[in-house]
Amino acid sequence: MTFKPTYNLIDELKWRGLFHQETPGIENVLNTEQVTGYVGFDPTADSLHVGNLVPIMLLVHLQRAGHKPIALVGGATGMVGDPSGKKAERTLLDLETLNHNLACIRTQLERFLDFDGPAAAEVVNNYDWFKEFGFLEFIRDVGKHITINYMMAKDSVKNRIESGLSFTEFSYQLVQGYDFYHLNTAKGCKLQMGGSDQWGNIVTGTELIRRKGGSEAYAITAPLLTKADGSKFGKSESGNVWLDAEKTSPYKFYQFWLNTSDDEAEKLIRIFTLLPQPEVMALIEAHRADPGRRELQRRLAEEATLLVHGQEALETALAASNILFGKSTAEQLKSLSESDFLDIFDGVDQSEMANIEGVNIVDLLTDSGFLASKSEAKRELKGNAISVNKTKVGEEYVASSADLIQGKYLLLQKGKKTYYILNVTS
RNA sequence: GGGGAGAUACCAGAGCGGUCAAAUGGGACGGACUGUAAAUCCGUUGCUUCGGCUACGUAGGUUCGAAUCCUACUCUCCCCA
Repeated sequence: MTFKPTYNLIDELKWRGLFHQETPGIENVLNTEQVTGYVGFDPTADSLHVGNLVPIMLLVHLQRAGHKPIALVGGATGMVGDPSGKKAERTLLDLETLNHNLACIRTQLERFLDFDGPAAAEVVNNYDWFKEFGFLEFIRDVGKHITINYMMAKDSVKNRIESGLSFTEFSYQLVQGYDFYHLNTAKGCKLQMGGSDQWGNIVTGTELIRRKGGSEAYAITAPLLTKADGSKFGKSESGNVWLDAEKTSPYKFYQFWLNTSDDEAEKLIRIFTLLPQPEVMALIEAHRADPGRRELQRRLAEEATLLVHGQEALETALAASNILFGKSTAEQLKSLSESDFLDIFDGVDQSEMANIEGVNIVDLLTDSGFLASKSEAKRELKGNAISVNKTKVGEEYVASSADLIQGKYLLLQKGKKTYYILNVTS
């Protein structure tokens, strides 16, 4: 039977800026047969974050090109710890945390792939084939094929020789390499993809497959993303940007993308959306002509939020952004229904207070837990930073129940971007 | 093992007996401008019942008064062996 991919995966990855390195021959294989390829995900937290979206996109493109994607969650590798890019030995996760993380990540991954049809995706856990694998068996069957010299030559190991590296992390590449071998023999998987920091680990896998006599095996890596200033991609002021709506609300997620710089947005829209090339190019051109409209950032934020959180969440995020940053007034705020209000401010920090009638603004800010001390409250008030229900207030402001939205809420704000909701219970 | 240098606010780094809640730079936060940007400019950056209070590695001591002097301890760095 003949196979024809929907499109040339390598070309697609290249123009999107998702291509860093490949092993020779993969392009030809991708164009002539349906390839099963995998990407591994570490269960280091109970949610993936935007940085993990890069390898996810690799799988998505693989599938869209007509190939079979496998997402591997690292139940076994997560117990060992990948030394790549790490300066120091990691602490091991306990089993309970690990299992919890695995389950969460698995659910998240399932959202991005199609599990039906001729290119149906699969999610696997490497713990399944490692749990019965004994140590002696492993060092005889796997360790014998790879030399220490070979393993020591990897950057991930070399960089740690000075500062120290446990045997556990040293052997990580063998464990990951064996994953590839296992998938290769059990599922005919010929391709492993990942960030460029995974190159060494992936190649250990292809080497192992070659020596143990599996079928041919290939690698493709994507460049590691950094911001223009060299800092790590995927962090906002408030920390990691997670894919879990509980940890990073769709609104904050949308805002993360909207706030990207012009240069960055040009890069990111290729990587994190599935918009076709002509449309992307047209958007970039339009944006350069009139950067002030931030059409590019808007579109990027919309597409990324849609991809990760879906239509409904996107609409709420848009509505919230409009209210928060548009020229909305206290009147408009008060006219919101309670459920709209709560939807829009979903994810905004909040606390409860019993009674606010006659409470001075300084006490309000500190007692609510919004600001840490009265000195800070006074400072910010003096700096003209504090608003109540979108209206700037000074130190003389005293709260009254007439200010409450829907008789229950007070919207506190420091600066333009920091909001806090006071839920008045009495 | 011997000798030397040091430990100050988020970070770097001045201060070396009172005028030090501590220069300066960076960061962070706020304001103006703008595109919810960048750059720029301005302000703020321990707590407080606004009387004060607690802070310069830790514990003591000298002094009217200590970040500053003395003692011990802990830690860091450098040189020699």
